[in-house]
Formats: sequence, C-alpha cells, structure tokens
Amino acid sequence: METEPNDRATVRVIATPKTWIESEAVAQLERTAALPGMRLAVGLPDLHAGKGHPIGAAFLSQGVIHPRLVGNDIGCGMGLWVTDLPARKLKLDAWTKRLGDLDGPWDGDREAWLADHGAAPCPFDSALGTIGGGNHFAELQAVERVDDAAALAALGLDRKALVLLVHSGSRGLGESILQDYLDGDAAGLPEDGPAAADYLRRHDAALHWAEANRALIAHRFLGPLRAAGTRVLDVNHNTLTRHDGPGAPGWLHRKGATPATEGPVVIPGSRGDMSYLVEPVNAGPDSAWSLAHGAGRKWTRRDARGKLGKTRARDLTRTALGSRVICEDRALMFEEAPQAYKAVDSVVGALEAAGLVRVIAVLRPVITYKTRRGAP
DNA sequence: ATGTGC
Repeated sequence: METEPNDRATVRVIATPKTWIESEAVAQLERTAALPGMRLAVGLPDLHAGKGHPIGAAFLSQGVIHPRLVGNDIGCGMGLWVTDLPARKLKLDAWTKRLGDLDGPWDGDREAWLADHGAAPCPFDSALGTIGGGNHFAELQAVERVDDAAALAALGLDRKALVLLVHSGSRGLGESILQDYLDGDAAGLPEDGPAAADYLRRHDAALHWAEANRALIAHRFLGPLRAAGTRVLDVNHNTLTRHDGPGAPGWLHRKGATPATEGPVVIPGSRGDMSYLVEPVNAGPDSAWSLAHGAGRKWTRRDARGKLGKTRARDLTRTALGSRVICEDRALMFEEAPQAYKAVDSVVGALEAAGLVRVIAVLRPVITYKTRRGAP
C-alpha cells in the first residue's frame, strides 16, 4: 500500500492481507506524514493506533525534528541476555516464587551502575532497574526452534540455554524530556536551532539511561535464580537519529520501530506467544531502515478489559504455551492479555514476505515478570 | 508510556 497524501511524504504500510491493521492506525500514519518536513512514513506490520501518532512506524523528515513522534519513552527497547541456566533444569514453580521484587528501588550503588554502563545520573534514578508499566516486561525464554544454527552460535547463544529478554525504557526521564518540547512544536523544531540540539543531547542521555536500566533489570532478575547472563544484543525502538545514507538524508524518527541497521534483533510476540530472533536484510527506504518492534496491539487497552470480561485474572497467569506470567496489577493483566495482541507469526510473516528479515530462531516464553505491585 | 489524573 502506497500513497502520497500531500505530494511530499511517501507513505507505505508493510503488511499482507493477513496482517491485522486498523484503519485508524493508517489514518494516523497519513496525518503524521503530512507534518512539516516529512518525507517518508512507513508503517511496519505491528502498526496500531496511538495517542495522536501511530506506534509501529518510522518517519524520515528533513529540516525539522518532531520529538512527539518518538513519544515519552525515549530509548525504550529490547535487550537479550544468554544465561547459564540450562533449559532442562527449568523449575517453573520454584523459580516463579524465587524471583525477587523488581518493582521497588534497587539497593545497590546506582551511580556506579550508571557510570559502568555509560550513563549519567538523573532525577529519576530511583526507578533504575525497574520495568515500568504498559507492555514492558522481563521474560525468561527457551530456544524453541533454530533456523540458522551458525547465526545463533555467532551471537553466543546456545539452544540448550535459557535466555532473558528485557523490554523497558527510560521510565520518568524520557517523559520529562518530552514534556519540555510539547508546547508549540507542531511545526517541528528547526534542525539547526538550539532547541533541536538540546533535545538530541537529552534524547541521547535517555538512550544510555534506558540501556543501563535494562542491564540492571537483567541483573536483578537473574540474581535470585543464582544465574549469570551475558548480553547478546540491546536495541532501542523509540529514537530519533540522523540518517545520512542512501535515500533521502534526514532525521529518522522511530516509534515502536526496531532498527534494521544494527544486526540481529528480537521481535517479541505477546506474553503468550513466541518471540522471533531475526537477522534484518535489505534495510532501506522501503522499510525506513526499520522492522516491527513486536506483535502490536489488536485491541485498545479499554477494549481488552471489556472483551475479556469472562476471563479471570488468575487464568491469565498461565498461558497456552505453558508459561507463567507474574502480573499482580489486575487491570494491566487484562490489557496485556495475549488476545489483545496480533499473532506474532503474522507480523514476522509480513516482514519475511517483504524480504526484510531472515529468522534465526524462535523463542518460547517460560516466565514473564511484569509487576508484583498494583491494584488487587 | 508516565515517582500516572480527578
């Protein structure tokens, strides 16, 4: 699907007839493509409607930047760790109990952790090492299927070892940065002005903080399991980066869009679905150098609560794939139910059909930690 | 998404 709503930006949606995409999401994509300076707008197969602007999309602009397109969770992304826990030693009940409380402040030396991970202290450091809400999680996974054994080995992964996937971001920091640019930026910030430089500097700091955050979440998750982990990859999907390669030079805004330019990435399904470890191929303007960042919502949070009225929160703690979900916030449990998300194979399938990924391996969820806090 | 909005 390709249109040019304002004779300026090219708009594309990467999907097959089987991909679930709401018309409102496409309408948001087209409206966003009409913003000043916009040259290219690409909806990935996980495209869904957001608050004004769609999620699962990448936008290339020239001359101006649009901080609101990156959203409040600047630096949100996926980190993957390989652990020394053999899959055959998995003890679902015991481990689910043994996992500590990741919601409270970490009792370690935050400043040292940040320094060791190339990040600077900020006013939101009490949240360092916490997962946050929404679709964020930390999930232990087993290797379900291997399609490319050589690529798996090259990443340092072993099919017999469990892995840990962490999805989180910059917590209150990104939000506080965005707030400073929401007033009067409808036209975007001129790329050579002081506001853009200021935003980009703070944006980069949030990226580093988010990366350090994911590393601490992994550390806190694995500690009680007496396991060690080695980071395999860590990729942000809410970013603004300068793009100077072939295709139009400009500013690439990613909102729930994973870079196709930084090596292998994980495209997670819902908490009751598989995740895909994939190798990006053919990165270019057709995909805005990006991939889907997950399955993408099928139902709004509000609809999910309504449609799952007969389901009990308790039933959602065990998934069809046999995994456990730790989520003691009842409302969040319904909002994040697997049924509320697109089937991940339809999303990855659309990327494969478009010639944008090669599957390395499929990962099966084992234990997902979302929160041990929240409304009963 | 958010040390979350009234």
